[in-house]
Amino acid sequence: MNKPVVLVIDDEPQIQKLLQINLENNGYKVHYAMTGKEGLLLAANQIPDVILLDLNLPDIHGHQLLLELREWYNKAIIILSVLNSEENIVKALDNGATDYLTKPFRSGELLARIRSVIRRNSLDESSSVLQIGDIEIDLIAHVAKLNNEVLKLTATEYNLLVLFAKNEGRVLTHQQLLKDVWGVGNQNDTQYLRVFVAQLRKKIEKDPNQPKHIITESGVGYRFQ
Amino acid sequence: MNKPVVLVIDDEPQIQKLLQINLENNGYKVHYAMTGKEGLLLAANQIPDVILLDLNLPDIHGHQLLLELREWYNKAIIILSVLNSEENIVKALDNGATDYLTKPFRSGELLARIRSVIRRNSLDESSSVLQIGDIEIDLIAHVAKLNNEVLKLTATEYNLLVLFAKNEGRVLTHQQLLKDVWGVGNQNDTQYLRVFVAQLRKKIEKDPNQPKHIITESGVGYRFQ
DNA sequence: CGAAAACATGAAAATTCTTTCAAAAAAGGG
DNA sequence: CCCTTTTTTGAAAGAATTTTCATGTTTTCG
Repeated sequence: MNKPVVLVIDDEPQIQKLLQINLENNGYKVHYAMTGKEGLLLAANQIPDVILLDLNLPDIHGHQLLLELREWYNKAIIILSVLNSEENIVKALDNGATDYLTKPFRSGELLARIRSVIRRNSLDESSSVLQIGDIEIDLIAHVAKLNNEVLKLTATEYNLLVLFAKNEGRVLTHQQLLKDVWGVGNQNDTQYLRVFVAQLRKKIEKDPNQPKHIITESGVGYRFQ
Repeated sequence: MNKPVVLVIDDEPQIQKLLQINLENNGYKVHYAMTGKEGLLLAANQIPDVILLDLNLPDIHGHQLLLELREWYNKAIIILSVLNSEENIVKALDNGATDYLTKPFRSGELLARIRSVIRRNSLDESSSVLQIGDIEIDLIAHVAKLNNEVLKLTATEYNLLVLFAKNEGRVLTHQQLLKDVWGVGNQNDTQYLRVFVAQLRKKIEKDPNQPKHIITESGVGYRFQ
């Protein structure tokens, strides 16, 4: 079994040292970048399993770097930041961050988060079947079932359902949903979402007027359960 | 385990005596300053865990000292102030004071406040899950629970609750709350706050008439615990 | 104690957000 | 190329949320 590869993009020497000790002692292969530019390069070269990204970099702003990384990099990105405002967290999540940790953090917690995202990552690939209540999605076969009956879904409906299923119990903002299903550039067309959520509800909810699966979070987004 | 260090900046001898007896008997290491100048110096030298600051000093005004301290000192500052200076207290809190007590105060209350701010200081802020008593907020999932049941909150209610939870035990002024939840520009509409506090109480308090979580500090703001 | 200020709260009004329907445009298959 | 399916767009109805208002209660302070 190969060591998981972690890329640290952070210019604070103390943090680098702290992470080095902790990560290398726990069986990770670690690469370090001091700047955003360097980080992008290393990410492209090494394709790490997890990227730890500080929002406060000398050259590029972290949010910007996050966007650029997400154009092609689809594994875990954990944000490290001194800022713990709601606004920053939401923005980071909207831009595709996997998790968010506020500095200062306990290293035990960071290790736990890294294990968690790596597990989730390999889960996505190995176990190809998601099961949420009476809904079952076979990602390999590309088939969704409700109570063992195959659902007839269009491509977009299917993508949306998979995204919901992968994020059970968590609120997904309009932005996140639009970006993941329709791609960057369609992030302001909340209307798409509304139409397709309505269609999905018609197909998976017993009573589409009293949805049990896709819950509306007014002004924010939707939550799947 | 080291004794927590407290710095008292107050020129009233009675207060000094009272604090000395109470604090030293409760396992604190205490330093005393009679003037603002002396206080700044000691603070820089000792880096205390808590500073108790009287607003009424012989040389510098307490507000000025508070601002100067806050340029570099990020631990707890508790204001001690004579009765009847509510305006001053609000100003102090807005300027970064952690808490305040009006003189005369019961020493038991002071000790409780000190314990509270020290606990919060050493608290791990990195977690994306806030746990306060029977309330749990997952910032990543954007979900708040009361006794493990998901709370149905509007966006504004959620934001307000998160702000409260992040400042457990501490008084937040109307200004601070309004600015954080409604943004700059709405800082004079205390009425919003009252309406939403009432709504939150309905959802999280067992008996909204006897709130245990959101405590009103008349003329100042609210305290969450 | 009593007046004034601050607070609590239910409910109406205004606004914003969501759902739904339907038609037009685009894509895909034979 | 035409027909079918899917996606996009627009508009109106409906629902939820936020704001405003009115009224009663509590707190503060001389």
